[in-house]
Amino acid sequence: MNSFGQKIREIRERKGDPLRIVAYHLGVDQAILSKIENGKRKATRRQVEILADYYNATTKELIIDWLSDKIIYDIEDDEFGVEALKVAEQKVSYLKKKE
Amino acid sequence: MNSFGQKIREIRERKGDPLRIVAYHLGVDQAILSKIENGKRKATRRQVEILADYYNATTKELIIDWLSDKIIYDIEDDEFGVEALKVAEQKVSYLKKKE
DNA sequence: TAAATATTGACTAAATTTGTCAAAACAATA
DNA sequence: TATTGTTTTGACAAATTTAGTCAATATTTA
Repeated sequence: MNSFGQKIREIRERKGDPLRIVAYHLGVDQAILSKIENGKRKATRRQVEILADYYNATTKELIIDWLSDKIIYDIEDDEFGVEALKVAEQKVSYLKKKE
Repeated sequence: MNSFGQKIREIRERKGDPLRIVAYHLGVDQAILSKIENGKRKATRRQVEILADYYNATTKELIIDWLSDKIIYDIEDDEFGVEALKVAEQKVSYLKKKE
C-alpha cells in the first residue's frame, strides 16, 4: 500500500536517476520533486502524466495513485472522513445508475 | 441521494427563511449562499458548522454531505475517478489497521 | 574527505477561492 | 399589471493557497 510519492521514488531509484534529471524533464527545480516524493507537495496532473511518460509506466496506474492520495488528503484530518468516503461511493454509484 | 446544496436548500425552505436571513447568520452576502445551494460554490467547513447550528441539524450529517460532495468534485472529471475512490478506501483501511 | 545527491526553508509569483456589489430575472400579491 | 420581496448572475477585488526558485545545509557514496 504505497503513496504516490513512495511509488515514484521507487521507480526513479530503480532506474538510477538522480532527482536533477527527472526534475529537468518535469521542468521544475529538483527541490519540488524531492518534496513530491516525500509527500510534502502535491504533483499536478500534468506532472503525473509527464512522469508516467518518462518512466514508461502506465499513466492510469500512476493517476489512480495520485488521485487517491488527493482524496485521502481531503478527508484525513476530518473526524467524519471515513464516513464521507462511503457516502461519496454511494453518490457515485447513484450517479452512474442515473446515466 | 442529495447533494449538500440541495439539502440545505430544503431545510431553509421548510423553515421559510429567505436567503437574506441565513446569509446574515453566515456573515456573507446572500449571493454566496444562493450559489452554494445551487452547487456553484463550495461552502467552507466553518459555514457548514454555522448552518448546522442555525438549523439545529446534526453537524455530523451535514459535514458528511459536504465532505462527500468535495470528494466527488475532486474526481468527477477524471476518467479514473471511480477507481481512485476504491483505492482511497483501501488506503484508509490499511492506515487504520496500522494504528 | 570530496563530490554528488537530496532536503529544507525563506521568499516570490501565479492561480484559485471567497467575497462584494449591483443589475437582471423571477414569484407572489395587492 | 405594478409593486415588493426574493433569487440568480456576472464582473470585479481581496484574501488565501499552491507552485515555484534559490541557496544553504544535510546526507550518501566513491
